[in-house]
Amino acid sequence: MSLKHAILGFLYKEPLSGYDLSKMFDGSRTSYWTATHTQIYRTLNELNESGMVYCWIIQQEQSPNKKNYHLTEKGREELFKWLKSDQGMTPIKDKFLLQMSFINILSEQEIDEVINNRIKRIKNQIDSLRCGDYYKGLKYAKNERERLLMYTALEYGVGLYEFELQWLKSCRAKLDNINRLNEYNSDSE
Amino acid sequence: MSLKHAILGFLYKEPLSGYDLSKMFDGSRTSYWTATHTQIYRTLNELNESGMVYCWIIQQEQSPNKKNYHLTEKGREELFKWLKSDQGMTPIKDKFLLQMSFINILSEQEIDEVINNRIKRIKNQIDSLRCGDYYKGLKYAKNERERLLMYTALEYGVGLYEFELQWLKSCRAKLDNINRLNEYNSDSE
DNA sequence: GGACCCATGTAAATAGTTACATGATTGC
DNA sequence: GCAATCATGTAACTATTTACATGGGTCC
Repeated sequence: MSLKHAILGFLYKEPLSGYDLSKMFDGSRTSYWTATHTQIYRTLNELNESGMVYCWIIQQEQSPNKKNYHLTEKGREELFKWLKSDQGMTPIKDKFLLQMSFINILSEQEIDEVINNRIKRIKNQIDSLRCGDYYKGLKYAKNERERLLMYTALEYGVGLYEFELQWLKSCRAKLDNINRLNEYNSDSE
Repeated sequence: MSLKHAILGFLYKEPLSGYDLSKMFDGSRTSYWTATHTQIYRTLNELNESGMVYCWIIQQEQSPNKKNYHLTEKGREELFKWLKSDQGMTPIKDKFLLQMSFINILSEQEIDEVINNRIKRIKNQIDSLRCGDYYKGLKYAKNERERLLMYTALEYGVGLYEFELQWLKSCRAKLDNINRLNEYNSDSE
């Protein structure tokens, strides 16, 4: 189960609470895994029971008390084992691509609308990744190699969306060509 | 739930059995969604109960009897509604990318091994997509537009893996540079 | 006064995987 | 004889989402 290892990964650098972790996995930070707080609190309990992490409670006055989770030696070993293991290919699962594979049964105008809406969304996504806090974490890198690897991981996200944008644009252009040819043919009849 | 709509999408073109559908979703055909036969048989029952599909049993002598599922008018409407709807952004979930975001804590040699193994895998993936039955379905396209859209959907898969391959190679090259610089510095001390 | 952040959790439903079960046919 | 393909299904488990629940602090 990947969520367990993802949590171990985040806890390696610093102790975190369930609440902290739930922000890591909310999708806005492109951590390449997602989870809700419900799942995180339960998984932390499971990790605790199996001796991978331990926690202590931090008393706070301004906000509710929090549980700070730390890696144990066993957890650290498990993390290293997982990092060296082969993850295989994760199959692509994407609602929009699924939609695109059946889109042919819609009309030209409807297809155009679906594609144009997606282009807008992807552009937004790229913008909000490039600006904002996306590259903020790089400051905390301890050395050149860590900085490079953090940067590379982030660039995968941007690069992927840029690839999809190009793919969408080329798809739209090709459809336009077909539509124009069809119009020309029906005009000359 | 996307699986329901994916099934409706496949049934639009032709009636299929649960067994046929399970082959569509087994990952080898890059349909951008996956499911096991267990899930498909259950979902077909649910679609049947909600009046989206109906089925009749085909008696066969050489092989077991099969249930052929057809779209109802209600199912067809639901499919069209879904095709025009906004699917939002599906968050990226990928075990290897997750691994890469924590890889820094391994040694140079270990990182190199993980990346090289992945490069081999991706190359294999691209080869098996380019050859084989990947583009076989194109023959059954009814017109130019359908052929183009089928081709475009397939090209997304190949393009995505090619992007990952370039990304991995550039990552490896940058790491090599850092390692060589470090060696040079420690030699000259 | 209302919304949002902090911080934890439970209950219930849905989605997805793995293992078990059957039984004939075809190919090596 | 053994594995693979065809074809359907159930049982049990694991993973994930959605809704419910609490309660103080801060900001507008």
